[in-house]
Amino acid sequence: MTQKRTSKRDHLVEVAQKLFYREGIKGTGIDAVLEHAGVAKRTLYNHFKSKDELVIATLHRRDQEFIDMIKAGIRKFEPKQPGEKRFAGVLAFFDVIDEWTRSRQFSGCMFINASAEYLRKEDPIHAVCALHKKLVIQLLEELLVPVKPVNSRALAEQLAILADGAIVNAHTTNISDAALIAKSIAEILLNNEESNT
Amino acid sequence: MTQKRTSKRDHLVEVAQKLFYREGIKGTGIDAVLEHAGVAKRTLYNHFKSKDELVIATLHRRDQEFIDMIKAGIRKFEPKQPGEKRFAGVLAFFDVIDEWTRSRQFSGCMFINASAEYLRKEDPIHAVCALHKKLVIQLLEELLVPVKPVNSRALAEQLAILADGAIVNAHTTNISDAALIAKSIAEILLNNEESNT
DNA sequence: TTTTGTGTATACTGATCTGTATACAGACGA
DNA sequence: TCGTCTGTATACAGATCAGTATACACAAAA
Repeated sequence: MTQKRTSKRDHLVEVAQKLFYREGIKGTGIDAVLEHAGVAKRTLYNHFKSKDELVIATLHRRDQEFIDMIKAGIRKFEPKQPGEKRFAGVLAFFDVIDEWTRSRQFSGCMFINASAEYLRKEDPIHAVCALHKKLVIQLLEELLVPVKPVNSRALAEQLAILADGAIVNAHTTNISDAALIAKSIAEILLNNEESNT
Repeated sequence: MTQKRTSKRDHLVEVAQKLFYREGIKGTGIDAVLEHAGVAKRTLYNHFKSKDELVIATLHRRDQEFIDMIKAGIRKFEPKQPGEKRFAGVLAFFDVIDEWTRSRQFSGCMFINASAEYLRKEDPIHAVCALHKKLVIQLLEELLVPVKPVNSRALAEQLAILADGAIVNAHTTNISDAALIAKSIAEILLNNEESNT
């Protein structure tokens, strides 16, 4: 019952997330979500009071999914990094991005895309995207712990800029190895950091 | 007459561009464009056979406007760059991006935003965005001529990734100095290039 | 057994969307 | 002066949008 309830809700969020990512948020009508989910309209509006609320739920779900993907990917790629072991975590991060951008379903970063559809910074949807980016920077800072950089926040921000640049370029242009380019720059930054200590 | 004709057309494109950038493309109805332009609907559809065609016209206009902004900005910022004079052009480029991202009307890169609304690579609108990014890379390559890099195309792509990362971060997050961070990384890349020659 | 919660199905509202149709006005060139 | 071009104004078609209303089904719990 309560189980059923959350399962319906989760199912809606899961389906909506997929559609929003593939077709865009404004490009996906509520009816399309209902059809793909096999759920009645009333049910959706029992769980969410508006489309925007559903959108925010999908973004939170994607946030968790993305973090999980990164962490799992790092466990996979970290051991394969040559060179300095303290850099392996960060470098593996870019391998994950690389693998992701090459995947068949890749359509850019869902948060960058959502920000582009909801442009105003005051928009709650835009705010969720900003929050996600903050969390990614935090994750990068954790990966930087073994590196012991002078200013780990600043370095994490640099890496975040590299990652976003790679993701955007992989999506809009045909530069398929954007993430590896970003990785090579990250390597330079890490080595530069090294020389400062 | 022919003059009047092109002036109506240009006026429509100018108004539409402003609205598309501020409110998003799918967030802007044809009627809003007509109202702001003070033009009859029939006139619009005499010049453009669909909204998509109008969108593409605005993107081409923005493409030119952007290139002009960059070139004018470089003329302004290039003389102010300290250090190696051969790097001044590229570094000035990032100062222009910095000034732009801080401007009041800044709402991200219109092409990244459009790509996010028209996600499929086969979409003509998406294709125009890809073309724009290619032109920016070409511009960066020109700026790299005095640097005489080993592989100017590769370096230009690195710089493009930095620029896009800065633009995206300035828009979605609250990292207001993203462009200056990107600039500092660019400086490292230029110096690294130097040590290879 | 009756109430309550959660669901389905379907029709509807009212707004908005892109694009077309119709009728008319003014300017310019032949 | 007569067409042609370019524009305006307005109404409309037909689709789709988010969200509501209504009526009903089923299951579990009191």
